[in-house]
Amino acid sequence: MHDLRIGLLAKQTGTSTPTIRFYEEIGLLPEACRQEGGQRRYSQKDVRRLQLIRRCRDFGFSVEQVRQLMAIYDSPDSACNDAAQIAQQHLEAIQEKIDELTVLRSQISELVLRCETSCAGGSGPRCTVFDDAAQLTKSRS
Amino acid sequence: MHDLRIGLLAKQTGTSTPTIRFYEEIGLLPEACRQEGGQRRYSQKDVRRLQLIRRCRDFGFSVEQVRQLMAIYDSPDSACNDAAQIAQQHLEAIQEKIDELTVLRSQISELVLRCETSCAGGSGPRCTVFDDAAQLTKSRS
DNA sequence: ATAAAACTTCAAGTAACTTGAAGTTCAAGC
DNA sequence: GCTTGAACTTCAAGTTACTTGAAGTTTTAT
Repeated sequence: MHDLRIGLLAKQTGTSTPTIRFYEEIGLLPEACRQEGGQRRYSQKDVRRLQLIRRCRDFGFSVEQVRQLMAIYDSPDSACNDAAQIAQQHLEAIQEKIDELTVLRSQISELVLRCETSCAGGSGPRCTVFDDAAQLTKSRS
Repeated sequence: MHDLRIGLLAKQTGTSTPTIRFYEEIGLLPEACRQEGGQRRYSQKDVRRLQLIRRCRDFGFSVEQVRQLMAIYDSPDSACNDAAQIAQQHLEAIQEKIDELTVLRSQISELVLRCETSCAGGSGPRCTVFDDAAQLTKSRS
């Protein structure tokens, strides 16, 4: 049952071994059971759990959010709605981030464009790109 | 000329005073000149420079990139092309991030949707959302 | 003169790990 | 049974870009 050593768990989940120990330390993973010599040994259940954690992290959930999600995961009467709500919140944060980056993209590309046309290849007397940059969006979120 | 104290510089640039000292420490801002009592005093030039730094940070440039940008800004023959190149690189990184987040968005929203339809409001016997999550995208960049 | 606001430095905290050092245990080969 | 080397162990410090806190000093206002 508990026959995987940490390196194998790492490989199967795409996680580094220090990260696994770190997750144990901060309580995302339960304390691993140890072999005589003190080495950690894992089961398939641990693989599943860590995979899930990784997936959530890939989704951009913070460790704190993952902690909440895992608490729900562990609860006997799996409260699906709570999980969905956390995910929904996160979804909104992602949308905001996308919007932000989209604005950014157009601003920076404009900057690059302006630089290319006004300074036109050579290192002219004075590049205006910085002054332009300083002007853009005072919007501070 | 050098008549602004740190708090005022902070206000005029939307930066906290610890951050200003931090920027000085890591060399983004030159060492401020001091008044008799040892307090920092700033000029309009510093306001401009810090504004520019802030703008770049808002744009998502890392401190290291800003450092490069400022070096260009400070160089006598302002090499516009170098700046444009750094900006261009950053632009590509932003696009990648947007793409990533867009995929993420659709995946998570699908998850939420599935949860809402399959578990339908009540805290059913077993929420499948976690299993679903574990299945999604093995893509690890 | 005194009180409060603004400043000073230095150290530690934050997120989410990664990297390094120095030592231990395990599996395999001879 | 012994040795080697890979994989493991713990603990500490590094990373990024700041923020927060403590404890003391200077400036400004009344």
